[in-house]
Amino acid sequence: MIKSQFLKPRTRDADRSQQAILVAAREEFAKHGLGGARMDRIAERVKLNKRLIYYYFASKDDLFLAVLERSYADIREAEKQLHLTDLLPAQAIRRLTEFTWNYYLQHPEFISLLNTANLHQADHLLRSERIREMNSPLIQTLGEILERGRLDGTLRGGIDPLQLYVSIAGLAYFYLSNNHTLSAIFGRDLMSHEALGERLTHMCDLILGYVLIN
Amino acid sequence: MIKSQFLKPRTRDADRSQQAILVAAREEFAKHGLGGARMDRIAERVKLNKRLIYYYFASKDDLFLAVLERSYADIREAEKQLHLTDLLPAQAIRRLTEFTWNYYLQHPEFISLLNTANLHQADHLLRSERIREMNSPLIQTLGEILERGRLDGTLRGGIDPLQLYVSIAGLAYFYLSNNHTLSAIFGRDLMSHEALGERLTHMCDLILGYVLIN
Amino acid sequence: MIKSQFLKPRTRDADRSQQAILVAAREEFAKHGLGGARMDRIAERVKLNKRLIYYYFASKDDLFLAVLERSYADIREAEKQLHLTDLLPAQAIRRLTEFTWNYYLQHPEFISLLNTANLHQADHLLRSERIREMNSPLIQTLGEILERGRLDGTLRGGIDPLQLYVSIAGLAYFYLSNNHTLSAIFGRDLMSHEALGERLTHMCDLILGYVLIN
Amino acid sequence: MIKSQFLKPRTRDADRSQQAILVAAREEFAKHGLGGARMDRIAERVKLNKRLIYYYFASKDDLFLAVLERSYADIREAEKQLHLTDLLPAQAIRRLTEFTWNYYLQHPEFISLLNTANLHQADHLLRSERIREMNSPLIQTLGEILERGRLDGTLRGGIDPLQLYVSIAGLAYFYLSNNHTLSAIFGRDLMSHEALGERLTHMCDLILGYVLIN
DNA sequence: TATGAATGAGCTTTCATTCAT
DNA sequence: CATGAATGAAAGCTCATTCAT
Repeated sequence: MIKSQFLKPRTRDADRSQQAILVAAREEFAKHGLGGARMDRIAERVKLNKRLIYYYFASKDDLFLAVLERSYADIREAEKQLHLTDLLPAQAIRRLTEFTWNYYLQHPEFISLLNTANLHQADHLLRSERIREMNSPLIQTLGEILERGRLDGTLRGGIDPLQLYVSIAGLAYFYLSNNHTLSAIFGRDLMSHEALGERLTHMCDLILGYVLIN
Repeated sequence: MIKSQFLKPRTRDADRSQQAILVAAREEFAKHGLGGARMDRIAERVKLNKRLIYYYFASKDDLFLAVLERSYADIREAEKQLHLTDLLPAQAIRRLTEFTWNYYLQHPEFISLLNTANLHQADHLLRSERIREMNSPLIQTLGEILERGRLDGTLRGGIDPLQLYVSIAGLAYFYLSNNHTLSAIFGRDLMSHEALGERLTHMCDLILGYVLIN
Repeated sequence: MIKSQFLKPRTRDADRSQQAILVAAREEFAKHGLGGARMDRIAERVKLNKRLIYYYFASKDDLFLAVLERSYADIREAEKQLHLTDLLPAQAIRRLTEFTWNYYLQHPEFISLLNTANLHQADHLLRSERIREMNSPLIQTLGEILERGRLDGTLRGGIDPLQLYVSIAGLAYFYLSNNHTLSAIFGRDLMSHEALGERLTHMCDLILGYVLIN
Repeated sequence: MIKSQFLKPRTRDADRSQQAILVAAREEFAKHGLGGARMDRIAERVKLNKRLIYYYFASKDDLFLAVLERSYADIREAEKQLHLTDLLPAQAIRRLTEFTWNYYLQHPEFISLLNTANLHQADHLLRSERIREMNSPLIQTLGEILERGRLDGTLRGGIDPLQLYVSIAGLAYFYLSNNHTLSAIFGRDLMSHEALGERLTHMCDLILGYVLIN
């Protein structure tokens, strides 16, 4: 019964309340993880009664799932706006890389939520059909781009779009997710404007060096 | 004074108790995160009194920190055994890549602990001097390897060892950390023997393609 | 809206619950002190969920403070009912002495709470403005009485109302507070009807002998 | 079995340890009360193993009793040094008043311990024969003084020595015991050198005004 | 005499959740 | 649609006390 929308839509007010709850919950889950998140704090943040959260979202777990679905929907929506199919293959790959980097950079809660979801071993994902539906398109698009590139001779053949996508994401994700740890350990500020620029350059070098012929 | 395992009973051994607690705690934290971990379950696992955990580790947070320090020490120790400086530069890079992949693959708790530590924004790390001290050597070693490669003409110049290290780790980490999510979304089993082999190949292609000249 | 005790069940009445908790807590703190009091027993006494105590009073310390404030308010309220200003000076002093004695006698919990508050060195008082405000009037009233007596020639001059008040209270308080100890040591029952009468007589002799001229 | 000494004497070292424990325990009980006192802190204070405390004093309650017995013995011993029987009756009463005041003033722990003992309703006292034995002499002495005064015409007759003793103690005790509360409430520093002097004067006025003829 | 290791029971406090309106 | 009152279960942590040496 969770495969419905992540909202229970009724009136304008109801809708606004639900949206507000989702926003507050996202912050809370991102900041404290699933186990550390407090329903009380979420209610406090929204300035709405705790009971109302249960009215709309049934349980903490379901609320987390709704937050996760929403976050995935957001990034997929943003990816759609890239219009990668309108670009030359190499340009498309670069654009995807830059986009991924910037999106993660600007949405640290997304990284945190992913972390939490992974910790709990995709329990939530398995219960949601929406998320599964929301991902395939990107890989398919990426596959088409790679194929176009292979045909026009600009990109190497034999590249698994899933592997490539995971690599692009991983290069951005690990740097940002571990930035506190890494900064503490190496005594370098990895979040300075300069450092961030260097990282993106490094990522593009790696990825494009890999896909481009010569 | 002679701590023979035959003469000594399993109790009244401070060091053994502490080690056992650390092991049990690592499993618990890895499985449930910091907020989700239960001191009761840890005590239950070790078959020691809960009070004893506090006797030795003072608090849940401190225990987590101890677990983290221990895990870092373990991987650093393993890295030392690689003797990267004895290898040719390109070989060394490949070996580090393979090692990182295999270590993460064989120590999923380490990934999970890192996740948790990151979620809590390195609060714990900042409180620990030990961890900070344990990391620098690897980056330095990597820097020396890159320099050797540059001098003997096998590797490109201008590579930041930290960026490279983060990339190697990120390529392995994201795949493994998100494997449940990714598997669920894409309907492919990313942990099959075959899939794992493909990933390592892909990683090496990416990294070596980047560092090697030509 | 109509809070009839017949229509309303015993639950769902915030105010009544809070009052009931305060009463139960007063008994518990009086009997066992701050450290010895048990939140469980308080909840048990009120037949309300333990959690509810924290819902209303936040912590054990805060609950104790609330109990203390309430007890001070009670005695101050009772003192007001004495209408000391309507009496002749000597009569007023006697009445205050008798009242103090009787109030302490009939409210042993008050003595016990004072004991506990003193043990913890007024930590609680310093955190409460309410208590501070509740005491000044009595000393002022007493000062006016003494002044009236001085003017009409019935009472000696130069008496500090605070010293006098503390003496009246001390004469009653120590006897009652230490009655167990004293009874045990001297093998006399200090709480018999007769003994109590003797004590009050002794107190009045002392106090009035001091304030009266001749 | 507690009616023995408050110490288990053996060797010099043993004796010193026991004395040290008693001193540390007195401070702890005085500061935190019976329920709030911590055996751990006592051990910490003495820099002796916790187990040793149990070896010498069997339990927390017994330790408190030993502390109490010791404190009573101390004050009785001090009272003996007054040699009240060598003085004129009126002088003896004044001296006892001054002594009581000064002793309480210089031994705030004693007041605190009394408080705690009273809170726990003389449970401890009933279990100790030593204390009972240690008190009678003073009241008897006081009785003899009053009788001497009556005979030589300096003091009124019909004064109950117990009542008088309780009054003297109460006048000092309440002021000191409640000083924090009173100071907080009335905004006067009751412990200043000046204020203390005034209190003693007031006490002597009260007591001597009562016992002296004319 | 002295100690570090270990424990069971119980403490205050917390939390997700439900009830009654 | 919205809320304050109430709860059972359990969490982290503490404590007096005992064990083994």
